[in-house]
Amino acid sequence: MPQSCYSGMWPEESQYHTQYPFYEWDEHNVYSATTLTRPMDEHKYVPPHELLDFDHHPLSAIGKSVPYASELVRRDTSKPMKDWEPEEVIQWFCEEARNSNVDFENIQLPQFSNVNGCKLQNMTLEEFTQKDYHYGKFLYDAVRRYMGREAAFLDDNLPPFNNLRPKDEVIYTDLSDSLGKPALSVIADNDSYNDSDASSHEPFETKPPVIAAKLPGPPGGRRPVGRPPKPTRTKRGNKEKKCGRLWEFIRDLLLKPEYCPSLICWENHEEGIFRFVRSDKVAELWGTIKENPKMTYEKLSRAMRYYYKSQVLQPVLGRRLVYKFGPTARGWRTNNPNFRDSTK
DNA sequence: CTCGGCTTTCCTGATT
DNA sequence: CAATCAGGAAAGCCGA
Repeated sequence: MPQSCYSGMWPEESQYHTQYPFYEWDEHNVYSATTLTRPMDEHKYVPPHELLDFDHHPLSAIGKSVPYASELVRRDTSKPMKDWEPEEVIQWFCEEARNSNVDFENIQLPQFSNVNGCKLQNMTLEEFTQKDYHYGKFLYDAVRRYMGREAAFLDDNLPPFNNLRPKDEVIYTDLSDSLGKPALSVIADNDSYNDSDASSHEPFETKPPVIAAKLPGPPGGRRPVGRPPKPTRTKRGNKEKKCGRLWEFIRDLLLKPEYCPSLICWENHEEGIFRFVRSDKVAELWGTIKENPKMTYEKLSRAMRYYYKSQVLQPVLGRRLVYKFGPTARGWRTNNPNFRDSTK
């Protein structure tokens, strides 16, 4: 399931259920708050600065006052679109608008006040443009894209790791040279799923277990610092082909709807800020590519931090799991298929 | 073979 | 408390 880019925390006082204002359209077509009690897993609280710009909240756009920070509610991103309530549709519109650099204040949000997810999915392009002449097409396309991603992607219905080709077959291309073409397409693309070629690779899980070399260790009992030799050392003559660098792998994950935004997502595509959604899974993927089952996020993140020096990445202070592409990183500022409308 | 770039591994300490 | 972040240190891998 596609997930939001936002992580949120419940207020400290939340126990198992919480009460908070829930925004609904009433019979007078007024978007107002009613207090509902919901299990805490259903909706997640998120501070407004992570949800939407406080000064540019959708409620402001339709002449409503923006609720107090702690009252804002995060859209439940695991919910199928067909089950969305109208306010979730509105919120999602705003997220889509922001991701595409469209000012949602220009979108005719009130026109969609009674449109729930089910209705949204059944609306034709004409119906969209009737409601919003300028942005109807944009919204229609966004809905189609989302539906496509939903259909193609159920959580943990990720391309199985054993379908990831060993690193000698992963060839990264420079995206700046191949406009908008996801470099990771060699991974998990249709042709690598079902063909006989894919089966010719030893599934990752069935490889013989790596037996960790028991290192002698120093007198103190501590293991020596440094990288232990690979148990299965490659012969000099049998060189492995080049595999992409870590940041390129990360960049390419961000371009694949199979992984973005479920495993990693853009926080701000314009600025190149992204966040690990499932850091463990990303590390696992990286480990698969590097044929290193011991890869962890801890180790991956160390490598990420080394990029600060070379300006491939820049630190985002105070944000966990958040990084930003630096001036040396290339290819991320592309026509991202996850966010860009082809008509744009 | 050497060297440098890029990790990988481990660790300590701080922060969330 | 568990995760995560920040870096230092050291070693492996690999291409030039």
